Amino acid sequence: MINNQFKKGELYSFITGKASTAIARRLQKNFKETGIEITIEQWSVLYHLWKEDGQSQQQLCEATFRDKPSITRLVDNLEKSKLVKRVASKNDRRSNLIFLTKEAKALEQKTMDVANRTLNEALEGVTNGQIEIAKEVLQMVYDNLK
Amino acid sequence: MINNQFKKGELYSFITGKASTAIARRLQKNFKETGIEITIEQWSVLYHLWKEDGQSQQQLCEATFRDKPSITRLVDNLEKSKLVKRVASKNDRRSNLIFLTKEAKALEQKTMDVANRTLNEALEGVTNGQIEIAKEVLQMVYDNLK
DNA sequence: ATCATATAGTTGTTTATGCAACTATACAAA
DNA sequence: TTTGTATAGTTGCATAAACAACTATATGAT
Repeated sequence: MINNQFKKGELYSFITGKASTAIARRLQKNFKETGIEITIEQWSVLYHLWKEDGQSQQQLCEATFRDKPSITRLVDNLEKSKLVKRVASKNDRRSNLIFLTKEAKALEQKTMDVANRTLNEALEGVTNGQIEIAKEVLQMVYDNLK
Repeated sequence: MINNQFKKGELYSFITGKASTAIARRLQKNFKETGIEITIEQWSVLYHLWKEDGQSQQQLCEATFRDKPSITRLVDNLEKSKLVKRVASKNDRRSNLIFLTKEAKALEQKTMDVANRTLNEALEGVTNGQIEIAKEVLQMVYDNLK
């Protein structure tokens, strides 16, 4: 019986992810107020493309922890918004490489500023030591289940 | 500049809630394998009704951290599945009180067992001290943003 | 009693997720 | 080469979330 003193009332918030839901809503609100017209899901894809442009959809699946249909449709919508382009891979004709447009590149700094600000709002009053431990726990949970 | 040593690479997981996504997926999978035919969102509503039956939709909004349209449709689907009934309130005719059916009452213990098992899978190798701190941090984040 | 406002719930629209089924291409073994 | 299998991506369907606009009822001020 692992962690058997973990009480039910506490269980609920862990499972339902109220904290990350709250962060996501606030980030979306802050994007909107800053005039940034993307969803946080689209932002999470752009985030990985800013780190490395020209990734395949499969790579984006792994990076964003989403399945293939989700990425297909996020890329569809990002393409409609002129933020990315699909380019067929020359090595492997099954594969699309996704490239940022100029418009998307211009968004990077602005959105990262908003994201950092949002995180500061979220973590106000939390010590760095606490954050480190919370981060470790979330990583362990992810590793246990992924 | 609060928490200014909080690095970008770490930011991403916090915002995207990969850990709670992983827990939610695993719980859904465990429900399915146990023959429990509800979504985790429906379960989160039932969870609060098991604690107190006959709550209004508005109360369920606050309890589950969802907006009114989300609860309207979750209750719609729970009603279709014969798990709850809407009953018009006698005191306030604007308000619906939501009551569990026998079928839903029979689900409580089985789903709570699966949820506890899922949480044990998620938290394997995490100490109770770490869990306590993570829980505090998530609560503070929620309180900062809600 | 009347009127303004607040509250409870519903509906429509867009975006996203999860799952299964599908197409097309690559690759490896015979 | 052929054949079987794995991989990359798409499509269809059901469920859910976010937001705005809406209806109906309640409440408080005059």
